[in-house]
Formats: sequence, C-alpha cells, structure tokens
Amino acid sequence: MRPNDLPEVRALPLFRSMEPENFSELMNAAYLQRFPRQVDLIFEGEPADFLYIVVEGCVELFSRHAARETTLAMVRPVRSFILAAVIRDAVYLMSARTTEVSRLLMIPSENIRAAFEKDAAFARAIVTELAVGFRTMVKEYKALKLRSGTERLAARLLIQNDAQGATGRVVLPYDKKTMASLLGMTPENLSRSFAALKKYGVGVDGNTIDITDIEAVKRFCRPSVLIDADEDIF
Amino acid sequence: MRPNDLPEVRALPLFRSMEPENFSELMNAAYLQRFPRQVDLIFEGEPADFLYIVVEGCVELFSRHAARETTLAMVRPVRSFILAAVIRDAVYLMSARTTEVSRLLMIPSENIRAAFEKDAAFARAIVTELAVGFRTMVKEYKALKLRSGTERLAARLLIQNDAQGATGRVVLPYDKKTMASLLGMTPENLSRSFAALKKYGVGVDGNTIDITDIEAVKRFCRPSVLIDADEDIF
DNA sequence: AGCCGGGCTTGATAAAAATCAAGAGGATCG
DNA sequence: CGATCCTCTTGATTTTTATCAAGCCCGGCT
Repeated sequence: MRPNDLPEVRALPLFRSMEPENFSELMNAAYLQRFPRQVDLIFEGEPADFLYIVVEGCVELFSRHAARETTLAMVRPVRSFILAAVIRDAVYLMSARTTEVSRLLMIPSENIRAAFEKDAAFARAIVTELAVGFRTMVKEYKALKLRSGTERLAARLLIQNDAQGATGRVVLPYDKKTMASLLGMTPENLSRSFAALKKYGVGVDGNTIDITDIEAVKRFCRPSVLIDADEDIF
Repeated sequence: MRPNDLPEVRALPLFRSMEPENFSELMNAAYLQRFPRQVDLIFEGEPADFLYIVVEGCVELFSRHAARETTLAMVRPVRSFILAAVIRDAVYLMSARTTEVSRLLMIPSENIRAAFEKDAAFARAIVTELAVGFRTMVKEYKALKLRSGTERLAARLLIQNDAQGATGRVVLPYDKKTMASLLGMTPENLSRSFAALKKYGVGVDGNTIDITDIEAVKRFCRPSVLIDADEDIF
C-alpha cells in the first residue's frame, strides 16, 4: 500500500472516526492490489471474504440470471462496496468487475467484523453507511417502478448536470451500453430515449450532452428528492 | 401498552439483546396506538419522527410519483419499518398506511438514536437489521430488472408455498390488487399472468392457488437464493 | 492505406405491459 | 330485497420495451 493512498482511505466516512490503532490494525490485514480492466473480482453467490474499497479506477456491480444481465451500480474512488454481505457474513448478491485499470483495497471480512465489535465509532460509521446504502437502493427501486425508461434517463441527466457544475453540459461518466443497463433498458432503447428527449432541448454529441432547456426536462421527468437526491453521507 | 405485548416486542431481533434498563427506557417513551384500517400513518417527505413497529394488523409501504403509485412492501407483526430514515434523521422515503385494524408501537426517533449511542448490543442489532433490509431491497431490485412480470409472480408463489408448509396449496396473503402493485404490474396483468401459469400446473380459485407441478414452475421462473430467499435475521 | 471490429444508431418487427372498456360475481347497506 | 360498490377477469387496443437486422462511424491494427 502506497503511503499516499492511506490518507484517502482514512478520510472515508467509514474509517474517519476510528481509533488510530484500530485503523492501522485493519490496514495491516488489508491488501492493496492492482487489477487490469475487465477483471472479474467477485461472483454473486460466493461467500463474502473481503470488503472492497475502490482506491483508483472503477468497478461495475452487476448480476446475472437466466441469460439476462444487468448493471446494479458503478463504484468510483473512494468508496467501498458489498459492506452488507461482509457484515452479515453472507454470500455476495452482486458480482463485480473492473471497467478500468484499478487499484482496490481488500480488507478481510473477519477483520472488519472484529473492528466493528471493538470500535464504537466504526460501528456507528457502518450503521450510517448501511442506512445510506439502503436508502439509495430504495430510491433506485422506486425509480424503476414509478418512471418510464426515458424519464429515468432524463432524471439521471439532471443529476449529472448538477454534479458537473450545472452548466447545461454533461459528459456521460460511462459508455452508453453501461448507462443503458444501469437505467434498466437496452442500448437500442437508450438511443431512442435520447432521441425522444430532443424535443425537450437535449442534444447528444457522442458522450457529451447539452441541455438547453433544463425546465422543460424537469417538467418531463419531475425530479424529486425522494427518488433522485444522493444521500449525503457526512 | 398491554403487558402481554411487551414480550413480543422484546423478542424482536432488534431489541432482544438490549440492556433491560435501556429497553424499559425506550418503552417508556413509546406509544402503543390502535388504528382503523386504511389510515395514513406517514407521508414520504416528512421528517422521521418515529420508528414504527407493527404489533398487530398489517401496514402497507407505498410511494407515489406523478399520478403513479406503487406498493413497496407489506409489514406484518412483529416487525419494524422505516428504521433507516430514523437512524439517518432524515425524511421518510415511503408512505405508510394500515390495511387492517392494527396496533402499532411508535418510538420517538431521538430515543432510538440515544439508545443506539448508549447500548452496544442495540447498535449491533440495528446494523444487522439494516444489512438485512439492504439485501432484501437489492433482491427486489434484481427481481424487477431480471425477470418478467409472470416470472416474478411464479417465484413469489413458490416462496409463499414454502412459507405455508410446501403443500402445493397457497393462500394469497393480500388481495390481488396489492399483489399486483407489489410485483410491479397492473391488476389486469396479474390476472393474465395467473392465466399464463396455468400451463405449468397453477390453478387459481379466488385467493387460493394450487400448484400441481412445482418442478414445472421452477423450470419456468428459475428460483435463486440470490433473488428469492428471505434473509434470515437471526 | 485498407481492413476489421466495436460502439452506436436506426428501422422493422415481436413481445410485454398498460390502458380502456365491459361484464361477472360477491359483499354491503339502505 | 334490490341497488350499489368493489374486486376480479377478459377482451380489444395502444403504448412501451425488447429483439432482430442492417448500416455508419471511428479507432486500432496489419
């Protein structure tokens, strides 16, 4: 583990308020590993041996069932994934693979659970992380049940627009195939959804999107903090 | 609060291992209240003032967005709901209403959070509850993205069958309108889905369902512990 | 340069789901 | 008892989404 990565991991909400000695202990048990792109990290159904933290790169969480596959989430630095499986000492519910060259911190599950028992501040942080994760999941679920594909796309564009400075110009963070799967549609329909948003002032050029009439897009997809807002983890 | 309800609440995984004095303190701050059926309990968007526990009856968690409404979960005794909002001191993401005459235990959020700080066993129980909730949500989300409506119905029938003693005869726990909303489809399509399952040996008579060929239904919907299994909370 | 191959789009068609409409059967209530 | 409401089902139709097929464009490679 490079010394300059440590502060970043330490700064994570999950670890920030841990006792220093407990944190070092955890880090001593951890591995920092480099992975090429498109490497399968975990398979759903396997026991949760490690908690993963994306230090650099990007990880896709996905699931397969009967010849179908869907992307459940994309994880960017610096965030952890599959905490719930580790805590429960259960089987992973999602598979994971890198989509770029990535560096991942892997902390053995037993060490996480031991630290959880020992360190009250860490336990609190885990509670927060899980509550946030749960609420994020509820929002995704609501979006899928309450909005059409095109509406989900529009809402996501508005979120990205805010995240990227509200300039009206958005650069898509993933390729369109991944976007489509994340939004619960086929790549073909993502194209058609973009085409359908043209009449609300949405222009597409490669992976940069221009939104000329934010209000029109809002009227179309009716963004709501009860579906769209990111949970503030702090 | 009736004295004979207390042991049941105390037996909940959430409260089971709490310190006795912390538990009594929590219960002293709590209200046990009777509600008629079809009473709105909470609205999504409101601050989370109480943690609710269904002592008797049944509560529907649902959400509305732009003229659409969907059922997110049904809560039966004895279980809590909206823990994540309470923990995060945030706004409810789901609305709730009784579907039967119900008795609900309402514990003020501040007391929950105070007990969480004070009682390590309670904190651990909350972590488990949240992790279970998260994983349950992930499964619902996966089911919606990876299966067709008819497949979701078939899978749910198999779960109910197991829960009701694996006799091949299932009594639906809710009316079909609610089942449809829970499964993410219209009541009309639920009817048609039942009709479509006839060729796999599924017979419908009112709210009792007979499954003559379990294996055929399994071949059709491919049940999986990674989507269908209930999380064991113990 | 020429030749793939992948990512994306577009069109045609099929499948899945929603909507609209009507009616049967049951429960409730005056 | 009849009137009415509600749930559920079924049929017809529309809308939405997926699938199949083809082609474009661009980047990488030989």
